[in-house]
Amino acid sequence: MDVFEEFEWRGMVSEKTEGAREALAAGPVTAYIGFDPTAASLHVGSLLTVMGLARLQRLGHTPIAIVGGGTGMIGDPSGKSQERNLLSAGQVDANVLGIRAQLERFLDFSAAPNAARIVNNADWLGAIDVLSFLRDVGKHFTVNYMLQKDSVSRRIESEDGISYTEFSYLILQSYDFLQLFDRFNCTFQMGGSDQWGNITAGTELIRKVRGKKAHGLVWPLLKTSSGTKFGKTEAGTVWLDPERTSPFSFYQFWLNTDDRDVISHLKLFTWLDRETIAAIEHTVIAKPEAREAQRTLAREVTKMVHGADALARAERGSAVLFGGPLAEASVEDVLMVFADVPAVTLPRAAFGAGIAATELAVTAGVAASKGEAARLIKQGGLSVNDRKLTDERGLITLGEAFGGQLFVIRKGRRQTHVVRIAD
RNA sequence: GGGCAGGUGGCGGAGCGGUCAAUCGCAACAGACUGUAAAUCUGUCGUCCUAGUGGCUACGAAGGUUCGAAUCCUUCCCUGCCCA
Repeated sequence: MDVFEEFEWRGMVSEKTEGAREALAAGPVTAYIGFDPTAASLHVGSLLTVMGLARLQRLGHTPIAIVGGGTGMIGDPSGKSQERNLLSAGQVDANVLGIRAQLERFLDFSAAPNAARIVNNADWLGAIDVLSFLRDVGKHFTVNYMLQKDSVSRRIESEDGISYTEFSYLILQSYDFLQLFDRFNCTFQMGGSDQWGNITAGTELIRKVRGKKAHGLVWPLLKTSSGTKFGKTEAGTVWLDPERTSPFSFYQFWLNTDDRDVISHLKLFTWLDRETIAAIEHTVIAKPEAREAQRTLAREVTKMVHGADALARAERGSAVLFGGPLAEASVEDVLMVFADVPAVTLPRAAFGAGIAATELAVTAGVAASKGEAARLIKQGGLSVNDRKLTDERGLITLGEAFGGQLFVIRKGRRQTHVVRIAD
């Protein structure tokens, strides 16, 4: 199966340049995608992008990941409604390192003919001087052309406007493409659909200054069926870094996928083939409550990102915390998963003659403030060791600790935190 | 540089001297219903406590007027539009 066909059935083609399919079919190409170093970790949204490169490599092409140390200093206006705060050079450098480390888990950097490569565009953007840039690159873009780009025009129409800095982003990214073309014969660029304008500007530049044809392909931006942003939970962004988002929470995120999205997510985020996914699709229709598809999705992605061991622990934690009434689990079970689930340890002294339920909820991390905790209790949304709390001013005593050493605090149905008492 | 219009809670957007912790919509959270799903309905949605006609913080920033300011005045910062 060629790359294009693969991308197409997975739902990763929203727009493409004329002849992109043929160019990919004609033989191995070198393709690139850029990563924005706005944080030191990638998140589940960028996972799609990572998968794009990884799939490409598996099918014989050569992937290049650009970590935008140079462009990250500027800020891409695409898909952004507001001007962004600039990151300091130090922050960008640190973020580039973090992202680089993560990418190394998904791409093969030693595969014989088509080893992946990571480059930092600060290497050339940091070296070029303003006059050369304006003469050699800027000259090829009319402002008229730039104004027509969606990312630019939307911002110009908005109340916030756009700074010259972000306006220039388009040219910088085009220059990246040209550099990669010159250095590595890179003729293909991919990305989310918000990158379309930046990508076509790059192919234009290559055509103008090198007289060569380069191509691009973009996939649709991910939105959930319920219309919310993909990749967010109550706790915020779902990161790939286990320090920021635990494998348990990561697993839970995927497990909670909407029925309507789960098949498309299986196609986008896993390596499962057509037949397997088709079979899973039947289970969604026949037995949606079994959530076979969600389970498979969570399992596959967690394993890919965090490894088999972390997956096993996440599943074990899920089984203990969501498997049924607490009474059916043992203290040993909970202690065993303690390190893997959202949990805190409190000294025995902190309880005294009893600790306020609201305070315990805040300490455990289930509520952001005591006010919120009180609200939750009032609404019947908080329970300790399966006992639903009813008094927002009530106390929790050591006497009711599970097995004398644990409190399992639930908020709603999807969130469970563990508090362990330490001597 | 000049003129005009703006800057309000995660976002959008009311309010234009007291009754404003701030209408409303979206997002979010909880309850009911369920399948750790969706939809729907209901409730909540700055924060602290000794829980009250309570305290503190908050309507771009800093000052001022006033018994009292998101609302008025001054200066500053930022944005858009028009003129130069």
